[in-house]
Amino acid sequence: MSPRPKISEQHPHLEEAIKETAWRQIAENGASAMSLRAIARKLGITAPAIYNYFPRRDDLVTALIVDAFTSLGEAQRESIRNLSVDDLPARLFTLGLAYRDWALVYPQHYQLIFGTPIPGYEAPADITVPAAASSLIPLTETLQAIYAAGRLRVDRFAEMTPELRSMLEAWSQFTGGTDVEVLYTALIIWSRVHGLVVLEIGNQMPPFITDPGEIFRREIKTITGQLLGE
Amino acid sequence: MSPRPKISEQHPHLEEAIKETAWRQIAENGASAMSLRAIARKLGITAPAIYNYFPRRDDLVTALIVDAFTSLGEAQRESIRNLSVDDLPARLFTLGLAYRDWALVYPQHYQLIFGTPIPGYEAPADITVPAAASSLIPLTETLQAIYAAGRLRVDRFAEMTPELRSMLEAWSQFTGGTDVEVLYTALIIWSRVHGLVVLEIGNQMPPFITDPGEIFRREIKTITGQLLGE
DNA sequence: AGAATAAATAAACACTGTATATTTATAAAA
DNA sequence: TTTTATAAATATACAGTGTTTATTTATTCT
Repeated sequence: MSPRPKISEQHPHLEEAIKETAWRQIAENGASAMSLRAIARKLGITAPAIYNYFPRRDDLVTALIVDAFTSLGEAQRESIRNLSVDDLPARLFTLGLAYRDWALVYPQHYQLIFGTPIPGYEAPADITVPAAASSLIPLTETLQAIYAAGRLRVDRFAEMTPELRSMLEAWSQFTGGTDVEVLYTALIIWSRVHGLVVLEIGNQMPPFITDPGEIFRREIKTITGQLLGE
Repeated sequence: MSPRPKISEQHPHLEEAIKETAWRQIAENGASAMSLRAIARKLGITAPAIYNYFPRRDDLVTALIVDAFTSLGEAQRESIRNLSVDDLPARLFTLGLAYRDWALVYPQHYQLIFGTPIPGYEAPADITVPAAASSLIPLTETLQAIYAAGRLRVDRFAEMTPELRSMLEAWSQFTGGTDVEVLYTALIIWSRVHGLVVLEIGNQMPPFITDPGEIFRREIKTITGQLLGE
């Protein structure tokens, strides 16, 4: 094969094709089995060719992570698209359900985002954190609406220390208007939901929990009940 | 070097030495950097020699995981050793603090247990699940004492579906007497605490959260408040 | 037309886990 | 005490990994 094939013989959108093949590999054999050489084999090119598009393997992984966050964010937005904007409890509950559903449909994506399945890979926070934040925008917006309606029972939380408040205020200023109570609540809801999902995806639930969905649904009902009153 | 060294030239407790060296490597370079060949180099032996003690790399990893769970369980028990057996809220709160403290002291252990840092490794549930369960015994026992004292506010949870109840009852029967409410509460507390710890260890907290301990302490205060009444 | 660029290949390096065959110190049996 | 069996190590090899370097050549720019 000649060192540089004619355009007609090239892959049309090689960068996209590389990512697609990577996802296919990850879906089939797990995130840790992703390998540049295997991707290259599948595409009929050599491994170093990938370096033209992703200077290091980690750059490919980061691109995949950003794509995954985008997918998660779209799933979140889509889940509440047909719900009344006024039925805030339903929107909150649905977002919770949709979060787990997405994780169950794409467990490898979830592991790639939140686990550390790629040896030696360390996510560049300046890229992944904004991606993560934007995937949680539907949750934040819903909570902001609940808060604006005076229906967020922040009194159900323990008291806030001044240190915590000042951290949240800096964050609030950065987001441009989202209230500190909303930011804290979003973070807590996310971490609670994340905790259950991580245990389920990671097969770490007690073996008697044959349907982890039961645990999950009760927990998000408890959360909405706690935060919205009864 | 002769194929089999004299006893005097052998490592005295090679199996232990292998695990120790593995931990050192994991602590220094992360769990994914653990390698049989590197361990062997450090110990002055060849890689296949390790196979006499751990038939596969995964068996070594599993042994490390069991050790880590043991360490976590000991830290949990130790944290409440000097606390009054009657001050149940303090015991519950302290267990939560100690859980995070352990994870921060041994982040690599935590990743090894709950992440998927070793390429291709899949934990054998029949070994790791009991180990995990035993590390949570102090939490379960404390909750059982709270429940026995009639102070566990299970009414703060959403209603339990019959399906959930029957799953928990099977589990309860297996543990031999731990109440279904206690098992559920232990699982939920664990998952909530786990969710926050995983985000902190994994560097996935929003960048404005400069002290995740503030979030953590408020959350476990909220949890104890929710479950013990005010 | 000629030079510069960019996209690929080929070959090599230093790793990895693991399988196989071989060696030999030690332990057990005759 | 001699022989045999076992067990613990080595040596070697295989297929795989990410990455670097030098090289080639189709395409594009001047």
